[in-house]
Amino acid sequence: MLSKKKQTVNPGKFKSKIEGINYGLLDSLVGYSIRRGQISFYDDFFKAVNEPSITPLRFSTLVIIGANPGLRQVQISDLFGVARPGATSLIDYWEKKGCVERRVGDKDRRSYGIYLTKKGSEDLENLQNIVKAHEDHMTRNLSNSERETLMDLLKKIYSEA
Amino acid sequence: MLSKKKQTVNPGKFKSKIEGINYGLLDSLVGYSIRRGQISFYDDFFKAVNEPSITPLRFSTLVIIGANPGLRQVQISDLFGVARPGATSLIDYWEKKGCVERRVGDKDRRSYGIYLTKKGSEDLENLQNIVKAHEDHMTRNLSNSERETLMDLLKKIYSEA
DNA sequence: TATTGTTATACTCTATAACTATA
DNA sequence: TATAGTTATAGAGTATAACAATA
Repeated sequence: MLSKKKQTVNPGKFKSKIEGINYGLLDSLVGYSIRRGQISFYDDFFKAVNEPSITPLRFSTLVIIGANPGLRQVQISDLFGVARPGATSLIDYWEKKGCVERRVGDKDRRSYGIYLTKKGSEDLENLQNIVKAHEDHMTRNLSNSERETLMDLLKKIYSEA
Repeated sequence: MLSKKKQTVNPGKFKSKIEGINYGLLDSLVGYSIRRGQISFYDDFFKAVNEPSITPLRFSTLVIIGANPGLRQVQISDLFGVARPGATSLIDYWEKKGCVERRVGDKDRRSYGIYLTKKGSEDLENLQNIVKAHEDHMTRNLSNSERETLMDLLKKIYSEA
């Protein structure tokens, strides 16, 4: 197995361009452009959500649980590419906040079905509204058609990777 | 200061789409699309470079040093949004490999100028060729004009963040 | 006093391995 | 035996703080 690969950036400290610096090959790389965009989104996500413990991954987990009631942890692990203990920890986080509950499976008693609680539904609703506003902010210089184009072009990259 | 935010994914394990899963809001978010694209690039970078210790950040560091001879560590720290000890560690990595050298500054003896060695130039040349091939592979389903469009649209996001 | 770089330390995230319980 | 989930452990990466040298 490959060793772990972290992608941390001191939040808010990364500048996509600095005057007087020659970026060499980096400026012509799609990969580096995507990285720049990703860091911008990432930073703004935390500003918008304003709760450092809610990471994009934790947010995505809550969205997926909301959209797929009864999901099992092993599926979350597959979905986001985290090992099983990582899925345990993701669910623990939201369970401690009272947003999700583990229900013992009827058919297979090794696994749980994960469900939103009432509080979870409300929190998710609020979070989704915040994230939608953050999206609007981040794409404020794009027309609707440009936004569609961007998502289509990205799909051409990740859907065949 | 905000706490650290990691963006790790078990390399190669993340799947951008899984059958039978409802992605809910995530499918309509530009931010999640960029994340999917970024993970694809990240995974393929490691496959292409085939040396786990060479991360995209370390590669970018070598590129920037090559394009800006005499760069100081504090500038690398600013450039990539890492704290100063992070810059020390980045330079240590390449110095141990014999690819860069620290030269004591003539004007300001607090700082070093960082320069590629002969080996560093050769390794950088090789790495850049590998990364260019990786880029071609990742964008193989995009025409040249689509590639340009993608980079332009991303720039509209990160240049005003 | 402020800045550059280093070292020591602490913290987060997450993979691996070992375990329990079910199948 | 294989799988779902948990717990314990270890490692990578990087921020903060304290320090030395220089400005």
